[in-house]
Amino acid sequence: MTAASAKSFQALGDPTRRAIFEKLEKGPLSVVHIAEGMEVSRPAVSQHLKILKEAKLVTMEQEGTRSIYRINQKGIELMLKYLDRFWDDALVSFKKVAEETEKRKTK
Amino acid sequence: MTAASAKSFQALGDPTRRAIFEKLEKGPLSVVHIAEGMEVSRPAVSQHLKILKEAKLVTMEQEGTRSIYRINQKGIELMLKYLDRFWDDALVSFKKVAEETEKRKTK
DNA sequence: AATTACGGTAAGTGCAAACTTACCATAAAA
DNA sequence: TTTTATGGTAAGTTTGCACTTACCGTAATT
Repeated sequence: MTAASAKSFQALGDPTRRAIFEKLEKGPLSVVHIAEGMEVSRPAVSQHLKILKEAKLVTMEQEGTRSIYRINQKGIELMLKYLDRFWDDALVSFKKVAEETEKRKTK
Repeated sequence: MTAASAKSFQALGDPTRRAIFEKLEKGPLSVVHIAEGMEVSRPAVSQHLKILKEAKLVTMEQEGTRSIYRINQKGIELMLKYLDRFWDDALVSFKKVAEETEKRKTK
């Protein structure tokens, strides 16, 4: 497989990294701001951010001494495309109809 | 954040589980068939299947002594919905335009 | 009834990876 | 220029988890 999305899935597989990722949903943040209120240390956050960056889930830009991180659409796109391969609209609607039929039977 | 999708991301974060998941893309398979050609033992595959099932990424149905596994759309749906929160069409098209503009400049 | 195929689980092992503390470099403030 | 804020990285520890072997139960063959 060796898909480009592998790193993204591995990255979001960790709960702490998902928490960081979700913190960036509202907008860009510096490292100290991200670490603020989290239950892990600031260096741990730095290490996670490195992994998220390599997974194309965040980008970083320097502003003086501050490192501003924001969500990167690229990684999300990779994951969406991967999942789309397994997504079958027809099957879902078929299952829904089947479930409804089952409900009517048991009533 | 305790989202329903947490287990799904954790499950697909592992490369071996992604390999199993991808094997089921073409259709339902028994455990021995899934394990066939993989570099891990059959019990390992069983353990992974349990996790994938709890993550709503596969379903199982018994056929005699055989356990037939197939892809479950539910888990995929959970992940797609989660990622959609971070997906910003406007931002992507804006970035594309910006990149194109940049290209023209450097030409 | 004996054998074979299938697969779930228990118990134990080993390693990757998520942490910590300590340290250093850089840029902004004082 | 001294101090403070910021954050990356090195080194070491610990712990979770992916794996193995061993075992057992059940259903289909023979």
